[in-house]
Amino acid sequence: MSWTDERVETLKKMWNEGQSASQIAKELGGVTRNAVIGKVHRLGLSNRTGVAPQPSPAPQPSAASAQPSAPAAARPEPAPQPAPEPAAEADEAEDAPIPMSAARRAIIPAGQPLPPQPSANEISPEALAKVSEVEKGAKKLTLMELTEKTCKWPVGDPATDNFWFCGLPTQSGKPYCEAHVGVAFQPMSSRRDRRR
DNA sequence: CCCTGATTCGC
DNA sequence: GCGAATCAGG
Repeated sequence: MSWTDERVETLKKMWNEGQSASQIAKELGGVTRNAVIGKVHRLGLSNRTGVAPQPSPAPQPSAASAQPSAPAAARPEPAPQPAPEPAAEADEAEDAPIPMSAARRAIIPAGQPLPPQPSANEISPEALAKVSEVEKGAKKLTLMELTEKTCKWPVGDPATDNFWFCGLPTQSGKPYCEAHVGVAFQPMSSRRDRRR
């Protein structure tokens, strides 16, 4: 495969969207993430943000052999990550409205204990916010489309057709994506003093 | 171990 | 120009 105009276009688009090289490679097909990264560099868009500050004239001594053991220094300011922070502002108090809408109240088919929905009590508001945001950009996979590398967090009501799995890339061996891991594995707190 | 991007260098 | 191999983090 070669870098046709379209493919480069897709590459640029996805790269600027913040997609990872491997994802882009997967999307394009026929290339590895290395190829993507290599192309990205050749295109000069290694930095995903606007424009590269540039020109610190960094005279590179090209030593023929021998190992460069002196990292000269002067890195052009890296990574201002485009992190649109919806930032929850002055939100009053106590309710932690999980964007689950009317979902829960319906029957939850007690089929198999799928990933536990948090009872949304005292999960960190940040995590919740993150989750709701993530869900907007979720891949909305079906059950069969899940892999070991896709977030298996269920969203919506399984009893309706408005149900799907997050599907975003998991961070490691975890079943969920970063955001959902945050609410899935509650460190345990809050529930420890249940009176009985 | 999984992943990320960065660099090098033979092709 | 291309990208596999490698490097350097998380």
